[in-house]
Amino acid sequence: MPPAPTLTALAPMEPCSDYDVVRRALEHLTTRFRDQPSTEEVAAAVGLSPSHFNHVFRRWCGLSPKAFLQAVTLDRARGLLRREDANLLDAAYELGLSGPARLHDLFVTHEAMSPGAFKTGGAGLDIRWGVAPSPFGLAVLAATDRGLCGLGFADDEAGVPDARDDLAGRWPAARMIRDDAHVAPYAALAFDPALWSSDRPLRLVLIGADFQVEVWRALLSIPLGRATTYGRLAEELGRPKAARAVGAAVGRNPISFVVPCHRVVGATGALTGYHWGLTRKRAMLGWETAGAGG
DNA sequence: AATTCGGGCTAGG
DNA sequence: CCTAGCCCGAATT
Repeated sequence: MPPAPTLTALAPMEPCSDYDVVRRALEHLTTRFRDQPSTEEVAAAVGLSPSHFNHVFRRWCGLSPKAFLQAVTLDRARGLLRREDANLLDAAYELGLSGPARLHDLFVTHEAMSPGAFKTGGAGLDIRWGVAPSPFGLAVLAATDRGLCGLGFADDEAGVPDARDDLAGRWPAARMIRDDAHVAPYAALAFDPALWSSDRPLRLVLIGADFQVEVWRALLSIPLGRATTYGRLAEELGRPKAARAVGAAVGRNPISFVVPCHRVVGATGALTGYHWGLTRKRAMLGWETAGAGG
């Protein structure tokens, strides 16, 4: 029996501590965006010198804070909502795997849970869960023997129980087993899409009602660095009037980030909401657009 | 621009 | 049944 992994082992890793700075900066900017705070003011607000703040930020997403802000400060994501994306579902399969905006999602395999297992709330199902650092705070991951079935977030260690309960509540009858080592490889793949390949697929298990799984599968076809709206998704699913229902289903996405629910915004470009916090959605969209060179 | 309002659809209790 | 939800568009300040 190996010793239980501890969170202190994660502390020295960069992504989490960087995200803490980024998160506080984004929160400050969001509440004060009307004042157009300068980079210096934001640095002061998070308790760092301007140059240190700049350095941490660049390490986090490769972009200066100022450039990053233009993308997400005002909670408008219009730049990601290109007209030619109007029918992403078709476009995704036509484009295949080539092109600058690589459709990494097609490397992900997914399968719906059998109806029986879903109806019983996961009775008889063993789910291993654990914590790993990520660019967006502490990631809380859950996996069955078929693949990754849950991914949530916590700002710090104190938030881990809530995130765990949030995931566990989706399969109330399943047995939850703490196993950080077991989920570590999933975390490594999930947050480094460059590693995704057909040789090493990231296996996903989507557990939900039919309509929800349909919506989550559709999310997988939204390319990195792009976005769509709840209404567009509804149309693609052949239910043009179901935008709100789509929103509800998107909000229940159990494998956040990997199933990119953060790439869905309101029809006006407003970010609307996010189950794991709007700040985190801002961070993800900015991080991705920066990485996509766009 | 920024709010308000009613219509709309689905999952879950 | 009922209610709530990561909505949307038009109408109204």
